[in-house]
Amino acid sequence: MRIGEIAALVGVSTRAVRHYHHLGLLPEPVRLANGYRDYTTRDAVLLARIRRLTELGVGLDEVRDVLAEDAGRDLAEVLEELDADLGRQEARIRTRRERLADLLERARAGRLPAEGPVSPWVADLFAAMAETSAALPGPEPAMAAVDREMLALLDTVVPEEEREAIMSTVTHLARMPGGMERAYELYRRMDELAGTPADDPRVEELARVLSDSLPDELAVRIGEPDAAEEARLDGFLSDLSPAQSAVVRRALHLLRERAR
Amino acid sequence: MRIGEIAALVGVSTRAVRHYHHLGLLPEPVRLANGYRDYTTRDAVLLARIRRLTELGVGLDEVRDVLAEDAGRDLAEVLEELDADLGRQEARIRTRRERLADLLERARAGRLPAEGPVSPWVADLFAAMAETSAALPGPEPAMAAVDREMLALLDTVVPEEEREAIMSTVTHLARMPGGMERAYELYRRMDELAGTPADDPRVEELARVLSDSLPDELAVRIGEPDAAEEARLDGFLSDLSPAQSAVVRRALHLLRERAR
DNA sequence: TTGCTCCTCACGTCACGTGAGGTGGC
DNA sequence: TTGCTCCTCACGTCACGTGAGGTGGC
Repeated sequence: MRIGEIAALVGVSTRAVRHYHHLGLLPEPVRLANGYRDYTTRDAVLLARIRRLTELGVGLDEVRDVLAEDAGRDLAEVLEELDADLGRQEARIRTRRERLADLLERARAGRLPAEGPVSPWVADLFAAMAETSAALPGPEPAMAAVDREMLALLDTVVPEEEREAIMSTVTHLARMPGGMERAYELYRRMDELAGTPADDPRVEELARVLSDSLPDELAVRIGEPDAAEEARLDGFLSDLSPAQSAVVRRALHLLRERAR
Repeated sequence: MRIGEIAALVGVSTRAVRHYHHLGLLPEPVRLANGYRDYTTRDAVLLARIRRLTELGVGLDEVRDVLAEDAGRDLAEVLEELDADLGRQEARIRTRRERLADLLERARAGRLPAEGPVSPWVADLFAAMAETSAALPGPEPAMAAVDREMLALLDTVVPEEEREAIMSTVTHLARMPGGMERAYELYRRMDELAGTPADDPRVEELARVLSDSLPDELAVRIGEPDAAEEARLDGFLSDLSPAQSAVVRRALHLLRERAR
């Protein structure tokens, strides 16, 4: 048999057959006068065995171990391991598909956030923001989009254990009667500080409104910042105007006072 | 922020961050005096978005498309395609695990055939052979192992549609009362022809016994062989002694006569 | 000096797919 | 001559992991 025949017979590509030669899984057969490989039925039997193994998902290294047989790893052991591995893969795929199902449902409702895929909590929050914004006159305040970006970042950054606690706090806040409207009023007033210096007289009052609107739980969560957190806060605030960043700093200060 | 900080913050490796720079997904930030990259919060927001997408299984090429946004592929489209792809992957894994479950059960019962994983029908057949052989005195005839190899090869070679028909024929044969014992008697008598020439007087009788033991369905299935099949038969028979291969040829001839 | 973080190449992973460039028998 | 099969390199796939060899601030 030539390579095309044995490959077609067993149902693999000729390239695969050559690959198995290269790895030493299948011995090189004798050559015809023209250099063509000449296979026997024994080769087909072996090649078929290799195919049955690879079809199950056994890697070629393990195929080699199983074929060698005499030493260490036997087939049962390899299959056991493989099944465990496929189990993990299946679980991962299922988790992804659950997340995808949620996102696809939102996409079909035309409510996929521009910030990309986020957790269901945050996606709900963004949807509520979109509704509120649509009901208000004029374009959406720039601060609203900035806030969404920070929430999306938080959503990714906060470790699994803490995420739900933080997000449920934020969500609860957003669902309070008039909560969203107050938030948008705050965004609007922050926007007014876009070009102003840090000593703008409106800073103090806005900081008070902001800190008052945040719940006690959040006040408790905020400890004294370490150097790295301080640097990150600086980085974040550098996107804002002097007056805007003054509002945030002052509000954080008031929050910490409340926590005592 | 330096690269180690942004990577830890967002939860990816520093190598991944550099990789995203290389692919142009994440812009290269400015450098500090010592050549270190200096990241902003905006970079973290983008990097977090990339991470959320890749965690879903979106490829980096699609991430680029989604981030570009203006043109062609939007997120919903990509997610839809991804879900379909994951669905196919999940189905494939499930099929594999079903096969694995069958094999693992056999392995735990100590009945994994040495020929490697085979279909349930063939595995049952091999198990029946093992039982019969164990009940008979002396070592197993060499012909039995040769026959198993050919059955395993057939199992892989025959296309899905025909496989079940053929295998159920063979299985039915094996389950007839005394069928296995007759098969082993045949193997034993074939072994006796190991070193003998084609004109051995026992050839004719054995060929008759062999062809008589095969069912009519099989006789009908066997047509006139084409050149390729003839060549493969030659290849297979070259493993046997002259007398043994004469038995097989003669039995095939008798089978074809019966089919008319 | 030691330890940590950063830098830039560049090879390795896994099971082949896919040309590239050439030969041999109908 | 054309078409088919075969031959041997050798690069590409995918998302980084992993050294290698070197620098800069504590």
